[in-house]
Amino acid sequence: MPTIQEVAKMAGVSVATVSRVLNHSEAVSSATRDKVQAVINQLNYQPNLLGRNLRRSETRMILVLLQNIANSFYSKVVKGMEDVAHDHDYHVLICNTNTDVLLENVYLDFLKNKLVDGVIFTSPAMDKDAFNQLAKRYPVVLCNEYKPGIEAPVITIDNEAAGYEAANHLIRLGHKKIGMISVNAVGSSNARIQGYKCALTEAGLEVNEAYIVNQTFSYKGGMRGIKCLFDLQEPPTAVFCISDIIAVGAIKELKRKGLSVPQDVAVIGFDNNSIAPMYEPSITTIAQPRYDIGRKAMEVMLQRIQGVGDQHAITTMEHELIIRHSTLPSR
Amino acid sequence: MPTIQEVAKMAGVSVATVSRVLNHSEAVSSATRDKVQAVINQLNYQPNLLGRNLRRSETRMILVLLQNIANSFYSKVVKGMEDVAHDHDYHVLICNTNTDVLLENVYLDFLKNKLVDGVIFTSPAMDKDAFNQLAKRYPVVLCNEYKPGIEAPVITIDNEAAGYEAANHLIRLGHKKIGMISVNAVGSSNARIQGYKCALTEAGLEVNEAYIVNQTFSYKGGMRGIKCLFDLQEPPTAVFCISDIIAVGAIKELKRKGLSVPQDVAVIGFDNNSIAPMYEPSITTIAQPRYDIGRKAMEVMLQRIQGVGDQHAITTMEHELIIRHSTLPSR
DNA sequence: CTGTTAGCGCGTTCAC
DNA sequence: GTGAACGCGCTAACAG
Repeated sequence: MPTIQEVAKMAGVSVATVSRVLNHSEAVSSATRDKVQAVINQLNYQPNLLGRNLRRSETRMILVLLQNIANSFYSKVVKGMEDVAHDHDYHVLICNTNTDVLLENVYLDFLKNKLVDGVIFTSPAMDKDAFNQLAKRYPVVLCNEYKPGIEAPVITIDNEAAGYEAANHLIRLGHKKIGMISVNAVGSSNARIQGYKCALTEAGLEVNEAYIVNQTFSYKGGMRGIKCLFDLQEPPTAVFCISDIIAVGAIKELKRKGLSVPQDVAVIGFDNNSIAPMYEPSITTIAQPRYDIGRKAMEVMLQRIQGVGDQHAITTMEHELIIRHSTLPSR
Repeated sequence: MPTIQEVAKMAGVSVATVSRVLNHSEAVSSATRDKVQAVINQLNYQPNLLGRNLRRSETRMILVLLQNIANSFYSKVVKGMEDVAHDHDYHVLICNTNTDVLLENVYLDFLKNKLVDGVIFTSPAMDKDAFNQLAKRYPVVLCNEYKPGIEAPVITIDNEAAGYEAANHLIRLGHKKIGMISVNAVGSSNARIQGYKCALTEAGLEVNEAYIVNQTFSYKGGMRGIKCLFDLQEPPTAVFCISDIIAVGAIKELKRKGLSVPQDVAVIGFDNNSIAPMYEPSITTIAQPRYDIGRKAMEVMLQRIQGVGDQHAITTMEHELIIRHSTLPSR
């Protein structure tokens, strides 16, 4: 493991000159540059970035906190982040929080201890106040999840409009009894419920709170949601699920009950997860511009680090209704 | 951002004493410890780990390289790694390589530049020689993927036995024409094909190379695989897919052709992906002990870092056949 | 039990 | 265009 000292000695120059070559400084003659570079190649020298990072007090590393890497939704979001980061000589690190506040705090220590230059949250486990406290002192961006009162840059879609659009799609198909399977823990769920209620009201349909059931963010949550809804005296003829995974569980359970989708019950999901077109039937859903969300989040983060731009801006990205077979008109 | 100097000054002690308190050294009187701790709390001091890491020349960070975080298979593997790492005061970082050699090399620089203490590969993009070269100089472990000639610790299941078991399951169900959809790029595929051939031969069935088609590791790969197999004069009555995702594509395409699963064609997948029980029909598959694979990989890594244990050992984990509805006997 | 000293490997003035 | 000297923040060896 050669050090910069050894390179300098072997090249017959000072460490400063080696450093200049390493950092592509203009102020070095091409002759010495070649000489130094030759030694670097010969020794297969790799600069120790711990030294550099300490000296510069920056790491050019951005940490992305995911609740669970298995959530394929974030795959393309992260890709967008990476592409922007790499364009600016930054790197992306990913860590799992498992929705565990303790674990989240462990990773936040990376930020506080200067091991990373910024953190992009997807779904903070900590409460709003703690989050704001953190955002005040460190570069922090919230990606794709929004709670009112957040004082940090936020990238999100208009969840209320998206919820409205989803419900409206079902209404236009002629449905009058429309259920909803939501998740309390998801910050955007309230906005989506709001949009759903708005669409119903606007169409002259009454909002039945019993039609809105809260479940876990999972396949099984979808199954249980259907069980709840179909225990009602008048079950819905259409169901808006807050995620495609939940929609899958819902459809599975409907089939188990001998009901067919979309003929007996229409189902719409959310996110345009990769499973949505694959499932049988393929699932109507709201697509989020995942890659662009990731790009934007990283752009905002890099601005945040440089201290430019509005530090509390909410960036709203466009969503899109994608109609597939789980909501085809029944006639 | 207070430094250790300021803490020392304000507490009226030397930086060494502060360092001792920070590192829970016994050799500190409880009086001064309390005094120092009070200042630390008051200043909300967070040690700069860049300094510590440089000094100790270790980071206690392990980098896990994934081709794609969307592959939910690795979610539990990573969980296993994390649990072991945390027990030993190590941390896990995840990076995406997108099967890109260039990107992989960028992340390997983290290792060469001392930013992480070790790297666990899941599926190296580089060739075998480059991998061995790397493994010779740095702590490297290969998790869940194996190529012959690898000179590094490897954690894997017995893919040949698993392939044998999958094929044998179909044979016992009475199938005689058994197709296979494989993926060239997956290192373990050859072993699985070997097991498949072995089972057929043992059952007195002839191995028909046209029944083994190579596809991409994806849903669409499964669809295309079925198209290939059913272009044959005598299509198979059962198909062994090298992954559950491929099995999903296969089933989808079979249904499109008006064939029903498992009545007309039986399908078996691999990995016990979360989609396997969710799909319609639920998918028979080979389960790998993902969590334990992750744990073991990290244990081996930590040994590797300490220079103990066999540095070229292959650890074989147990797999399990899980029978679901995609291969139920047709009668 | 505590302080002094000396680096870890590197980047950066400031001379020359 | 190049080198000497200093310090980033921290830990470890040695005194006392």
